[in-house]
Amino acid sequence: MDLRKLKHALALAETGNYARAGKKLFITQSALSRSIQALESELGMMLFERHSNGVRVTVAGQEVLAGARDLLRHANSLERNVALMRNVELGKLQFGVGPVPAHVLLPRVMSGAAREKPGLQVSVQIQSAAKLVELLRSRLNFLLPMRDNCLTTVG
Amino acid sequence: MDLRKLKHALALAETGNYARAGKKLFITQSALSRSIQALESELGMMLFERHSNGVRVTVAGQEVLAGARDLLRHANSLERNVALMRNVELGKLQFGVGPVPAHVLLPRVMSGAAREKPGLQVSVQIQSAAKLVELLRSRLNFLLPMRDNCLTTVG
DNA sequence: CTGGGTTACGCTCAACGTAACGATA
DNA sequence: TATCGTTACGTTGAGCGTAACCCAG
Repeated sequence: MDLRKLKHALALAETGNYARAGKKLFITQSALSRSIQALESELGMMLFERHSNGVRVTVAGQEVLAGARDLLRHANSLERNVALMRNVELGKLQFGVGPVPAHVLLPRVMSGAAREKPGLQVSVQIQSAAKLVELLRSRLNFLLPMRDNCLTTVG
Repeated sequence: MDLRKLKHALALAETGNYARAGKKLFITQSALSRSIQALESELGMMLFERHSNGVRVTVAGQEVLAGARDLLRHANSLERNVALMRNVELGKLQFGVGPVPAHVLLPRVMSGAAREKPGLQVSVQIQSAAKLVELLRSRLNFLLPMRDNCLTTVG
């Protein structure tokens, strides 16, 4: 059961017509026909009644397609979250910094971040160098530059 | 973004090792490696840190994989519902019947259904033949046999 | 003849297995 | 050397387009 075939079925249900649904999906009516057949075969049930003037969703199909709509919404939401995380507009940014640079840099950095990236959760670990290298392995995105080791791993 | 690749990533996250994850997925470690690379490329972010003794999920990867887990749960739920509907153990069964056979047959039919298929929602339309044929087009699974037309469409 | 769904045929590319490779302990 | 992950190479099958086909109005 893959998402593409479910999208195909939803488009067909919306239009009630293979040719129009195919247009929306940027595939031919023929390819869509086989895709729907494959889905129905895989699920072991007919989702559409074929008539001379188009198709109609079956009773069972209505239930399945309702679930498919939910699932695709869920998938789209995940994709959007990934896109947002990629742009560091959303998500959790966790980094570490030593005591001295923290005192100098943090006020500017944090206020700037809060202004420009309101969707970003920022959390800072102020620790010794040894502790920070340890933390970097497990839950930090990067370290601000410190005296002896200058790590800049972007997460 | 297809469900197969997400399953692959989750298996890898669980085992922390390509070979073991591949075993669980019934593919080779090589195929899994390329699948993960393709997913990371598609999402535009690294999900795993590669080390000499295996892999670890990145900070971003933890967020993505949490969403993937939800999504796959949702997909499995949909598949289970389809399987149940196929066996008429769950779902809504809607059928119509004329007044006379209703009086004779319904008591036996309904009590039998309630006993053997407790997960099944049954609803009956008792109507004239003309009304029932009309309803059959829109929301009934089948009609019980009537005087002149004997329709037995299983939904 | 037109507008709808299906079937036949051939192509392409994503996914795979095998095997060679590179790196690290 | 043993155990990781990656890369090279060839094969297979799902998915597609084109075109022929079938049926109803």
